[in-house]
Amino acid sequence: MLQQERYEKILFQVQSKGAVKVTRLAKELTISESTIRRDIIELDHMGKLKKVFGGAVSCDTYLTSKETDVKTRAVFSVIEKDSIAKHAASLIEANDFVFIDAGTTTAKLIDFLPDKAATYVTNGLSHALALTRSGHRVYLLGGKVNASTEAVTGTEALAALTKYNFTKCFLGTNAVDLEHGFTTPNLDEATVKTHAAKRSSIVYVLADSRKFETVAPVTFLDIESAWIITDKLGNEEYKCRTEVIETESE
Amino acid sequence: MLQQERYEKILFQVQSKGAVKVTRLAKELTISESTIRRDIIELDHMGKLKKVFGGAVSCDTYLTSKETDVKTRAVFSVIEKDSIAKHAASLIEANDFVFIDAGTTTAKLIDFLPDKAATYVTNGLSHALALTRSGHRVYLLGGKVNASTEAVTGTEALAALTKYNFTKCFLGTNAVDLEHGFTTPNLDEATVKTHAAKRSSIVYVLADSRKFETVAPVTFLDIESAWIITDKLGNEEYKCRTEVIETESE
DNA sequence: GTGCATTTGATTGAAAATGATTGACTTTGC
DNA sequence: GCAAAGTCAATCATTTTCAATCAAATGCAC
Repeated sequence: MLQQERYEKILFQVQSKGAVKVTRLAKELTISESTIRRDIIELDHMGKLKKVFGGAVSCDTYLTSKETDVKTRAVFSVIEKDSIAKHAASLIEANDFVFIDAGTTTAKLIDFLPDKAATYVTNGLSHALALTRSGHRVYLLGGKVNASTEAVTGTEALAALTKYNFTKCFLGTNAVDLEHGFTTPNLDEATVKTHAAKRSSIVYVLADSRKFETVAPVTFLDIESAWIITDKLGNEEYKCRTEVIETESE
Repeated sequence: MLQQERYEKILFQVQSKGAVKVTRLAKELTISESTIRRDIIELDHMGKLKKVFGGAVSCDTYLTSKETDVKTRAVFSVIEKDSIAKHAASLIEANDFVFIDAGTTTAKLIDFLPDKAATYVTNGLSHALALTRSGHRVYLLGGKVNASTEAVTGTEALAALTKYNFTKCFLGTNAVDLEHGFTTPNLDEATVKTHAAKRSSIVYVLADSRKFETVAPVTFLDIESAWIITDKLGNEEYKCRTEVIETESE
């Protein structure tokens, strides 16, 4: 099996489950633990996952442990995500009817939402909780709760979506690529994203710069179907549909 | 299980319930108490929770409780009165299709749910999260999220309910009275309770002994329409419809 | 084919994490 | 107050995981 293939499979596991063990990966991919370890080290250096004793966890779920208040913390991703979320939040206006996708990137958005009289719809359980607690008007999609993503998906959720017509829609993504568009590892989630986008006047996809030029298993939108909100632009070809945030340091 | 995964599970328990016991965590995660203790110490150092005698409490709980309580009582007062929840959970059988009402009383129920292949429907956001995280199949009612109760209510929720036919239904209540039946302060919540009860073969209401002989503004069920699960019985007249739990100190 | 670089798998001693035990300590109930 | 029950930190033996190392396998140029 090619190195690249392994990387993708490992990342897929990490993304969908949140955490994986070295031993399990070795067994499942019938590859020696040595190799799995080397792969994890490499992926950690690339910032695609976080290596921990016994395996790896996704960057998103990783509790910023010991180095939380130490200044050595790798703040880059945090700051990037914050500034992306901040910008996205600033796009919301009074009386907007906004869909907020489940996922960690969009979760940050909630911290920066303006106090304007907007109404929010989401399929993320924790998002709904956060929105409610910060005093916003919230509607939740009903239906089956996906165990790994803690989001409502499936036919019921899609049916619920057809009742709404959003002015704006904010989606997260796992990968962005000119050819494959916006992609994510989970089919159910992808379908919800697609349908939400279809029912929204304006669609924004939040993607930090590391998501570019990568591909995940399922495409949920073409590259032209949404505005990208990102921190910096590697490839100029995305330019026409992208809002780039100046990475203010601090 | 990876260390990080344990940290997350412990933190989730602490945050959703306010407090946890070392012994309970050890049993639930099938991990030795030694390890749980070490985890709690570590999480305390990180500032993610507050270690106390017997377990851990969330930082919020720690700050809001009286100083005298903080040392130990917080854990036990929060945790020790769940015999009602425990009994209720034991009533659930394989293939049951169960509605779990929002509210703090029913939240405890989730900790004791058997691993049987039951399916759960709830209108409580935190309930849905807890159910999902403990590995159960969960459906969530869709619709408007009530800010104060963090539950889904309103016409959409009622409409969603009509799709389901439950084998069992567990409701919380604010007050129980022979004449006024089961009552609660919130009309929207009451309506959801009524409709859920209507669509269930068996209806259980969870009520600790202090709720008896009190009345709240809105009646959601007659006293004869449900089984009461309670810890002790003041008035014998309730007897025919009540399951009393012996307060075992496990 | 040979020669050289890269990748992979196996081994190994060290490091880390875990679970059980024990005596000391804390709380509770009487 | 006392005794019983529950909980704790410290310690030790065991298991698991790690990084480093080396040899075999693979790929590639010639």
